[in-house]
Formats: sequence, C-alpha cells, structure tokens
Amino acid sequence: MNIGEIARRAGVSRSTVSYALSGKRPVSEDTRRKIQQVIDELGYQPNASARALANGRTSTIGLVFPPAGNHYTGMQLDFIGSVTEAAAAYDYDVLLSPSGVDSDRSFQRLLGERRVDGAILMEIRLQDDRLDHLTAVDFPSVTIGRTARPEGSWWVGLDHTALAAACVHHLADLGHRRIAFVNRPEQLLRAGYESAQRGLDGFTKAAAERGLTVRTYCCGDDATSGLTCLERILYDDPATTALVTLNEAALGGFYRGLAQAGRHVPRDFSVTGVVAGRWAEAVTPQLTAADVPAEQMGRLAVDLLVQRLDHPETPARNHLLAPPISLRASTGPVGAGPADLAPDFGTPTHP
Amino acid sequence: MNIGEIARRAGVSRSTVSYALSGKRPVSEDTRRKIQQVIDELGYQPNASARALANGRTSTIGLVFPPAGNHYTGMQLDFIGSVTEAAAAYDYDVLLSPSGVDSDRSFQRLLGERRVDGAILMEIRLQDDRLDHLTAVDFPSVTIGRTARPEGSWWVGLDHTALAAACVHHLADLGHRRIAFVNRPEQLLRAGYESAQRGLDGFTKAAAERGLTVRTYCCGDDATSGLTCLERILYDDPATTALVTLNEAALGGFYRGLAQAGRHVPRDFSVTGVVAGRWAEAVTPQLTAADVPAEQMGRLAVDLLVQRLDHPETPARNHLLAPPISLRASTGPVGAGPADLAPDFGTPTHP
DNA sequence: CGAAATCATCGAACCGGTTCGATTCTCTCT
DNA sequence: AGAGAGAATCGAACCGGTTCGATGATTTCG
Repeated sequence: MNIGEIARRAGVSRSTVSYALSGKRPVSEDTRRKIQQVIDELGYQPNASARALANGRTSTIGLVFPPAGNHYTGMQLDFIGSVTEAAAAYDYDVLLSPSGVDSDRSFQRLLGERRVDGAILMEIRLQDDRLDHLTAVDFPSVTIGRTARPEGSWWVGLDHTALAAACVHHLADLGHRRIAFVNRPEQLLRAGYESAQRGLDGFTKAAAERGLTVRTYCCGDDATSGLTCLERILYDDPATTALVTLNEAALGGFYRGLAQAGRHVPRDFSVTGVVAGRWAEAVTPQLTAADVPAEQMGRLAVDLLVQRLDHPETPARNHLLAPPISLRASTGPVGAGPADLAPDFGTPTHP
Repeated sequence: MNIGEIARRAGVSRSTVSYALSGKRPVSEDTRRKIQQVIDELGYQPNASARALANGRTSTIGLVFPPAGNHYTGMQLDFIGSVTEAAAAYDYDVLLSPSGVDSDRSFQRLLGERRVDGAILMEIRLQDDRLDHLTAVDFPSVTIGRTARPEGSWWVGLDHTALAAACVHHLADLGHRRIAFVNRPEQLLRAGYESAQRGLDGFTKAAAERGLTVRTYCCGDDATSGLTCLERILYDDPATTALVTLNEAALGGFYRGLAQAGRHVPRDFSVTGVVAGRWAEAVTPQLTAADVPAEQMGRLAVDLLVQRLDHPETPARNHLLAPPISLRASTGPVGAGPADLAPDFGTPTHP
C-alpha cells in the first residue's frame, strides 16, 4: 500500500495524493474526499523512510545516555520517560543511544547516518567531547546538564553548586559542625561529570563559608557501596553528624550503615542531598532533599530541541533550575535529646 | 557526502561503491582501496533512510512500554537498559514507544510507517490487543511476559505463578499462618496484567494448599500507597505476620508502615516477594525475594527478535524463567524471640 | 470580450541508497 | 584457436515519498 496504489485507486496522480495529505497546495474538495476514502479503506500510512529521504527530516530525536555497566539511576529513568512522552506529544519518536563518548559506534550512527533530526544528551561532563562534536558539525542538540562553558549552547540544567550549598546551610543551621559529602563514583568525578564536580564545589565552598569540618567521599552507585562508604565515614571521623549526597542509588546503603552503627536518623545523624523526589520519598525516614525535577527537565529539553529544530536561527536558550529543599524527615538538630525530637513517627508503639 | 560524490572522486560508478561496501559482488583490490581512501577522507557514512528505503530494513527495533502517568518501576528501567545494549551489540537501534494499547498513535506509527523491523513489548496483559494486532498483521515481535495463550508466539517470561507460590511456601515453612498478598495497582490487575494475574493465582493456590489464612490487596506503585496499604493490612488483621508482594515501588512504604507500627522486620514481620535484585538490595533489611533477572530477560528478548528477523520461518521460541528465592534479611520464623534472631546486623554497636 | 489571475492537476525530477542485467576483458580448457 | 567461465565494472531501474514547473480550465476585471 504505497502512495502510487492510493493514487491509482483514487484516479489521480501521486503528487495530488501527496498534496491532499500535506495541504501544501490546494486540492478540490471532491478529490480530497475520494482520496481520503481510499486511504481509510486501505489503512494507508506513508512510509517513514521514504518520507525522511525525500524531505530530509526523520521526525526522530536521539536520546544519548551512557551505557549502564555501572548502574542506571532512578533519575535517568525519569528522564527517559519524560523525554519520550514529551516527544510523542510533538509527534517525534525517540531513538536511544547508549554512548558515553563521541567515538561510540551508536553515537556515530545517529549522526553520520542521519537517523535523527536532533539529540538530547544526558549525563553531561564539564568538558564533553560528545557535545563538542555536535557543536562542531552544527548538529541540533540540547543537553540535560551544562558544560563548563555553557554560553551559546542549548541546555536545561540544575544549579548543583547552589543546591549542594543549600544542603550545607540547612545542616549548619541545624547546628551540625562535622559533615561528610558523598559524591557519585570516583570514576565519574574524575571524568568531569557536571553534577559531581559542581556539587562538590558548592559543598566545599559553603562548608568553608560556615567554617565546618568536612570530608568528601566518592561512592559507587549501589546500596552495597553506600554501606561501605558510610562505615568509612564513621571510621574516619566518628563525630560526624550529617552527610550530604548526590548519590541516590547508594541511599539505601547509608541508611543500613547508620542502622548497623546504631545511629538513629535523624536523632543522631542527619542525611540530605540532591535526589529525584520520587526516590527521596521511597526511603524511611523520607529524605529531606533538593528534589531533582526530572520530569520537568525532560519536558523542557524536548521543548527546546523542537524549537531549535523548527527555528534553526533562534539564539541559544536554556533553563537553569534550582528547586528548593523539601523538608522531610531525615534531618534534625544536632545532639538532640532521645525520642522527643524524632519527627513524624515518634515512639514505636510496640504491641 | 553521498554515494555519488564518493563514486565521482574515486572515479567509479555508484554501484561499484555500493558493492565495495557491501561485498555482495567482487571488487578488485585496487578500486576497493581507492574507494576506501576517499571514504576515509570525507568521513562518509551511508544515509540510513535511503538505505532503509532501498532494502526494506531499518535496523531499528521498537520497544513498546506503557506510558508513565502511573510511575515507572525499577524493573522497567532495567529492561530498557538491557534491551538497548543488547540491540546495540547486533547493530540495531532502539526506538521507544510509550503505548499501552494498540490504538495509541505512537504504536500505529511504529507499524504503519514501518519505522522498525520488529518490536519488543513490555508489560504484557493476559489478553493483549497490541500483540493480537501484531500477530494479525504478521509483524515480528517478542514479548517480555506471556499472554494467556502463549503457544506459537515468541516471548521471554517469568513463571509468576511458581514464583508467588515459592514465596508462600517459604513463609509457610517458617511457620507463618496469616499472610497478606500485595499486588500491583487494581487498575493493572483489572486490565489483566500478566504478572498481577498469575502472581495472584499462584499465591492463592499455594496458600490454599498450605491451609493459610490470607488477604489480598492492590497497591499503587509508590511508597505512600505502600504505607497506606500496610496500615490497612494491620487494621484488617493485626495478627498478620508476613506479606508477599509484586510491587517493588511500594516496598519503601511497607517498611515505613511496619516501623511506624512498631513491627520489626524480620523479628515480628516477614516481607518477601518478586522484585528486581538490585532493588531488593537497596532496602534495609535487604529483601528476601525471587529476583527478577531483568537484564537477562532484556538480552534474551533481543536475541529472540534478531533471530526471528534473520530467519523469518523459524518456529516460535521462548524462554520461561523461574529464578530461585534469594535469601536475604527480611524473612524469619514467626513469633521468634527478641533480638537473638535478628539476622546479619545483630546488636547495634553503638560507640 | 480578451488578457490576466487563480485553481486543480499532472508529469518529471529528485532524495540516496541497492540490485539486476549487460558489457568488456581475461583466463582456462579442449 | 575458439568456446565458455568468471571477474570487474557500468548504467538503469527501483524503493516511496516530496516538490517544482507546466498545462488546461475557470474566474475576474478593465
């Protein structure tokens, strides 16, 4: 069932069918109806490859994210979901590309074989060769996260510096003097991951400002690493009373470690950080944290990309978000008395 | 940089370039070298749309999953990741389609516009109109999960019946007599989701076999719903001593509810179910559960689909998996004494 | 009333690949 | 030496759309 078949059955030429469908030239009401009728009868839908070849647009956007190996985090899932749905609303499909660097085969395919009209990059590094490459060949893209020099490029990002600082101030206000910072895995920090770098930066500066004693750690993206890391923290400085983390996947491990060490959260120890809201609420006690608005970010990224595709000459736009800290149940004043200060679900009512 | 440009610069015809690249006809060593040299110079890669149009294959597979709205679970994330990586290994790209039913626009696009060579469907229902549709039009597909009548179709599935039953037997062996079953949301159960239906079935039969007193619940896919559900369970029958769940997203809520009610896990209450391993290990205490081998399943699904695409006449194949229960820390004998039976991280070593 | 503008439609060219049949040249075998 | 096989290459057709320019019919207006 191709356009020629439709044309034949409707008794018109192929071009007329095309114009009837696209509306780019007037077609008489009669023929339009006749064509539509044939199309409905046969359930015709134009072939995407042929259309893409002819008009140079694939109606597909690429979503580039680093391969798992290391694990996926919940945040990535939220991005993938929201990007896909936002794209669907614009009649774009989403092609997944698991690429960490610009030399990845799948990344080359996206670009070189022109499989997509534009790309959204996740997990940006401060120096990102993937983005450099895209910029060099003038390929429309939007990043979730921003590089060291984000001017003139399209992105939606989180103000990790401010967010980490806000966590520090929150803890300092509660009286904490010795706090730890738990970052994403060292490998990612080294590679220059934006959130890891800027988060660390914001934390360090804010802590210096408030005159706090701090230690910083890197930690694998899983609960077991979290547990190990927490043991290390308490070993290095048993007087630590709080931690700030960017590592949502390790959260369960921190809690477990604290429980094992007999530290009650938040009575004896406060935990906070920058985490997707949905995951902050999945742990007990619920995490006081700056909630990463992953869904909104995915949507915004698609909005920007579509705009860029529709109006190629628009000057670069971006969105820098800095969500407030959501107060939940994992932080409290330092050195508080026993039970009376435990929030929300106070004394166990053991039967 | 199209194939004509390469041909001109190499001083040969377009077809020769094509044959040099595909190897489908012999090309002399000299010309092959010359062509390769030009290609390297210009960084030529053949246009995917043109190639797809010409030979009818897009080298893309569609991954169909229901839209979020309701939330994504960790398991879905694992599927998406593993499918994408497995596909990349076969040089296939993955196109995401958020479609719950066969009338979704994005689903229609995949098929009608021939954007993909084949599809992998997630979140299968016992009667699945998407699969019916694909089967009717003879479109190559593999499902993750199986319908009520899976004979003759391609799938990789989990034996939810057996898995839920195994959980029941595990608890019954530990002496539990009154246990609850917490399913996925009611809406999904009603819609006929395979895991929800077969899991409930397996649970019910095994419980009857062992003469247990049971109640079954549905619960939203988030921690808050989990909390509410758990309160309900203890309200309905305070003598309940264990629960089996398929709902990994609500897990955090169960634990929180149990903590609030003063029930210690596993001393006073056991929790088990069918959950992706990575998430079972993220909670404290770690969940004793049948681990869903999401990565393996995604890989197998791609293997099957690629095989089906390469050999269209192969009779249908499938994989039914039934992973064993991984013993961790969330289940224990009923009515055990106080601290001595707490596993793994016994007495707190408070400094 | 005739020229100009507008409308509806058609045919041909094009997008960038793949593939088939034909052609030319060289080598082998009888 | 001549027939036949096989290698290397070319030109043309094709995949299924879109788009441009041309054409004939109809309407508008001076």
